[in-house]
Amino acid sequence: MMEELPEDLESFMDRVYWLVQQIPEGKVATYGQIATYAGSARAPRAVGNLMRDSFSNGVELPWQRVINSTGGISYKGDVTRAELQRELLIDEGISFNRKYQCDLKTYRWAPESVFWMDE
DNA sequence: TTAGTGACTGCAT
DNA sequence: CATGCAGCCACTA
Repeated sequence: MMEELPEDLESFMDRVYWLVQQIPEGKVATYGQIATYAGSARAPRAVGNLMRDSFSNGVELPWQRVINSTGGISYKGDVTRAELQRELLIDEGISFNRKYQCDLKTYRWAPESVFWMDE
């Protein structure tokens, strides 16, 4: 599995991308989690921006596994993408309730060892 | 170099 | 339970 964050990941963006790629199928992580693991606990919004850009730029990344802190899918206007995201996650075995939220206690990705939590 | 932007978050109403 | 909102921050033009 995962041991530690590679040192050659210079930028916050590189670390975010690497981390998201570590999320296994059927699991999810919150923007806050990724931001924290990447070294900037207060930059969940930046993570969201990166996920949006990676999606629109067609970057190979399991962006669908990054959701918000309530277990729901953020969309801010892009409803089409949000529905696609939900379908992709359902295909991975994740179930959603009537409010379109999944149970983080069940699906949240819990890396064995985390590092770079300098904040 | 600086200002604008937003797939966030937690706390207050 | 549902809004509202201020704080925060990396990226981009």
